[in-house]
Amino acid sequence: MNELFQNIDAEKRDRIINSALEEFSKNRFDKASTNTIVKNANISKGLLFHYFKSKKELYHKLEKFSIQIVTDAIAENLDWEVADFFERMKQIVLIKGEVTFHYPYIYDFLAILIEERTLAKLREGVEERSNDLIDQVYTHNIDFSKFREDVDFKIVMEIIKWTFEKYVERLVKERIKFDKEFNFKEIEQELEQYIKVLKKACYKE
Amino acid sequence: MNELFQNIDAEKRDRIINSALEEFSKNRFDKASTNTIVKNANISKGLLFHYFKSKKELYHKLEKFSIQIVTDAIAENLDWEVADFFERMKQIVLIKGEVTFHYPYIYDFLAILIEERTLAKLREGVEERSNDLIDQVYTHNIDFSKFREDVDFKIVMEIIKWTFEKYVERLVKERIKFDKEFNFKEIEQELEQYIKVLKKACYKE
DNA sequence: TCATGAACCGACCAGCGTGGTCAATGGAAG
DNA sequence: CTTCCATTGACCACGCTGGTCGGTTCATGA
Repeated sequence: MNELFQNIDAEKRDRIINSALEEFSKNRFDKASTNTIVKNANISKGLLFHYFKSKKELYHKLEKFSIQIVTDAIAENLDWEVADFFERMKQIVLIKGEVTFHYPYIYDFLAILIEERTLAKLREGVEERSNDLIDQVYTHNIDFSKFREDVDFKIVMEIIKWTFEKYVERLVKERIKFDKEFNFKEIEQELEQYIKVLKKACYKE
Repeated sequence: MNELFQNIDAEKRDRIINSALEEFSKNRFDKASTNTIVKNANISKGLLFHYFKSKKELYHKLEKFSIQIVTDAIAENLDWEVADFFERMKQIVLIKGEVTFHYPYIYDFLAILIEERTLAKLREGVEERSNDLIDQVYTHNIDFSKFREDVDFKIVMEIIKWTFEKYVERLVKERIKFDKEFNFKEIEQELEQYIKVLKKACYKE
């Protein structure tokens, strides 16, 4: 992530990253407090500014880091050969779970980044080309012929994506609130149940 | 809402309420700025503190007001005779739309209130009895016998509720971002499409 | 043994934004 | 004319801000 970070104790490094991700997720840049970050990370003010020369640099480094982490997780764990859409969704959710396990606020932070950039593009009048990787993840090599044709495909896709988004949201919230460990076996079983219901609505008989 | 508000111009009153709801939705109490509120409401600092004796009182009055508005909207517009679950959901979404049209940030604000109270209860060890009215809205007089029995009911309900929550979320975001008017005829038609898909998954053939 | 330099601390700073005040103004009603 | 209240915005004391810096601790390696 940062040359200054290479020799640091990994546990402390993650404490700093997570504390910063949390603060920047809960407050926009201006209102996010470096004091709060160091307090929650249990380090001194000096140390934070020893690693990052300013609040702005910390933010930018966090951007890069977060994108890198998610990209890597996908590269390492997504099986692009799988053609069944729901199987793909299951993989995506499990990857999200794995990443969230280490960095609970990383997706909140990324969501803010994406929104900011979308707004910036809108203001400049640039048309929105949504992130290529995200598109790919949901579509590349997927066999869409299994979907029924008597309903609007766009709507079917929304229902599916929304369901899994909300499911992950709940997972993350439970993790943060109750410090609940992830039981990936259990999660996979639960996912199967959602998929069973959704398939009835979305796939041909 | 407030005895001081009784003689005020309704348009100005709503400007103040909406500005405050927005600020308190985007920032927790401490970080919410009364300066920002008056700036966006286009009134002077003095006027805000003429109507509300402190930031805290403003917050409390907003609480009462928001709950009142939503309760009233339900009381006036929900048809408790309707027994079909999806018909009920449609009504709820349309009511939310109507309320959001006037107060775009009211549900965000209420969501924070509910979360705060849930957390407070958790800390005190009180078991969570979720809001009676909300329970009623989703269950009272509903004919649940139409639902299929070969899938987990809890999961089916989640998918339905999540879908409509996300749908409203999108509606509100579009309204705020593009100042898009609501076309209730159009919304109703769209809802029908979602319902058509969901029924396949949830109702007996 | 000592030297080097990085990791780390926390008191400290100038400045800005805070919630809240208040004397003054405007304008409507009687 | 008086009364009254909505409304203004300059003003204030103060707390928190991002960032600095002189200092200590500690590991390494010669």
